[in-house]
Amino acid sequence: MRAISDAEPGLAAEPDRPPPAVSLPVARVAVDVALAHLDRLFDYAVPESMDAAATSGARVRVRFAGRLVDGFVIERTAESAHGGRLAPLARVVSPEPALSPEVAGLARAVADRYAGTLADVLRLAVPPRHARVEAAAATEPPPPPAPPSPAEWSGYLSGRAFLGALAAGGRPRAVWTALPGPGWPAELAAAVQATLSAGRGAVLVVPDARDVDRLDAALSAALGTGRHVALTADLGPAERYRRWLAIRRGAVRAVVGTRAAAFAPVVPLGLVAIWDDGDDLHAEPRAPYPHARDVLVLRAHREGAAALIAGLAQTAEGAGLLAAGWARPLAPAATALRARAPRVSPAGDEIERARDPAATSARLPSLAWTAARESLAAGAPVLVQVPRRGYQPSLSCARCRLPARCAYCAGPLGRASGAMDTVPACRWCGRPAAGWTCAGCGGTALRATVVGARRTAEELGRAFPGTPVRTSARDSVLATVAAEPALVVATPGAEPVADGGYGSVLLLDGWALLTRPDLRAGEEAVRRWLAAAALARPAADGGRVVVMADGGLRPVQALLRWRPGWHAERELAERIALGFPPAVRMAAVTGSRAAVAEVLSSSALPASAQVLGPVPVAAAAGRSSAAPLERALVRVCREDGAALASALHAALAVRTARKAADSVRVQLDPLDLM
DNA sequence: TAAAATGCATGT
DNA sequence: CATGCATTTTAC
Repeated sequence: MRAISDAEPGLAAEPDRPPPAVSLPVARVAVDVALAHLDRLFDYAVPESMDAAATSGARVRVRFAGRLVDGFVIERTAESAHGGRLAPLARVVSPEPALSPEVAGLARAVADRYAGTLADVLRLAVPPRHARVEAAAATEPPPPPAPPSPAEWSGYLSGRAFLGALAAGGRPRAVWTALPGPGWPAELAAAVQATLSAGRGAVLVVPDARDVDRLDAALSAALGTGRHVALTADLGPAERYRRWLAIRRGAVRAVVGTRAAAFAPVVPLGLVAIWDDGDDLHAEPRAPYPHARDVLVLRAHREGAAALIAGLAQTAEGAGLLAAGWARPLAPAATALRARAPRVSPAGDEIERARDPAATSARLPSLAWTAARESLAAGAPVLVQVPRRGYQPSLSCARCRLPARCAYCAGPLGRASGAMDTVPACRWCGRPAAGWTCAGCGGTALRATVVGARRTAEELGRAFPGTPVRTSARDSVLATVAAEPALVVATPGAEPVADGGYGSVLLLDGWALLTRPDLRAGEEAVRRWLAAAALARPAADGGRVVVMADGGLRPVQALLRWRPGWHAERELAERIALGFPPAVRMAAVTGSRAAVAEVLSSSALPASAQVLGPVPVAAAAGRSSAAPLERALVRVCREDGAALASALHAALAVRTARKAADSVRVQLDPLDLM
């Protein structure tokens, strides 16, 4: 090609660079690149033709290191701090301001909290665009405020005050332990209604799709249709984006959903709530692994919203928010609790009587057997909670059921792949435990502590001939059962709600839960027991709960006395004593031996940092062929949490800049720490 | 996956 | 030690 530009420099100057927009010609763009050293905004020139479309929050495509990548315009500015020449935006995908300033700020805060990148968090926070939906959905005016809600929550100390503060546009924050029974969805719906009546919106996050359905129904009953949406992963891209867009455009102000809904762009935000915050489904499995409770707490702070950390149980993290004065307790009044709670009895002491021929095939203690028989005779269904399959079978003393521990380091014993003929070994230090004897009773025989749901169902069917047996487990979950005699065998989290409540609830998984090699085992047991026990009728209507565990144990006490707050306080005290989250902030650094060592040594860790390990860890499924993994833990005091995250992020940035081959995973306060 | 920077061999 | 070509690095 001839050198036209040389001949006529003034006319053909910079053919690739269209004239910039007159006003605010610079777009600061968050590019969708998940490399730690590129975790910042990049400036692009806004061509005049894109001036109107390239609004803050708009999706764009830009040329970045040669390739075209997606991004969001974060802001428009008059000038750039970048020294070199700016490339122009390649394309404005859509002028829809998908990313609100609030969500952009929240995503940055979540990335900082978890030593992650903004791009990773934005992928969790903003659903993929669906062009047809975006074009079709008309912009509707925001709905009128909901009518004031009738006073509910009379069963809770300060319940009316909390609802009143919501209705007045205030920002009360509470850790709420709900009354047993089927009432909690309606009670949460009342909180949403109070929030809407003040002209603000609400975000409710629940663990799974079944709870979304329940809350969806309760919200429809309280608000009518059109004032709220439900967001779940299984909606499909079009419907998901349609509902999300209705929120973003302000047509809907209340949303219930699973963990991704914590980022739903509700404006103005008046209330965030998380139900059952101890459920591990609230922990996002994709980098940077944020927990929905943390996201909501951060959000309530940033946007001046009220907060409810809710559940039948209470977590140590919830107790921590109370201890810090961030939230206040919202607990059942004693009279309301007495009126609603079932009668709970332990049957741990008579485990051996399960060998009694009458009940032997089902391994039921006679107390449980009697309770079940009486409920069935009275025409009521009976819920039997059994351990979920897939637990690592851990070992305990066959005689006294004390967890089997390593003689050297007190770690939990287990057997490779559950085979009963191999010598058991310690899961922590790996030493074989040949010649094991029980520290409690001197017994020498071990037993695996888990029995699956199907086998239990078969055995129960034989123990109660003529009674229908129904199972509800992971792959086939029942939502409800009728008010008629039946044995309902369910794994934790899959318990159907019974019309009118269960006559009896039998908790058979006590030993399996409490003997798990997990410092969270007690908290988890209480959570699962309360969830099942809450489905029983009140004691006055004959509701009974029998738990197969020793009544002297603290988690069992919490159930017997129905005091989840008390248990969470003790749990928190223990975490403080042991130096575990939420008393401290912990980071897990996982990768090859060399990579972990490098990240640790190159990080400017805060002064309070204490490094534990590294120790070898089992490789995750799917990468078994790769180099063996090690994991180190870094523990700092809570005040140094932000400094810890930023130091680790900086160390990761050095590695990604160098294109280091083996990846390192950093997780803050992971659930599987313990 | 495009430009810029760097590396390297070659010829003077 | 310029020059041309290949390879590596940057990232607006």
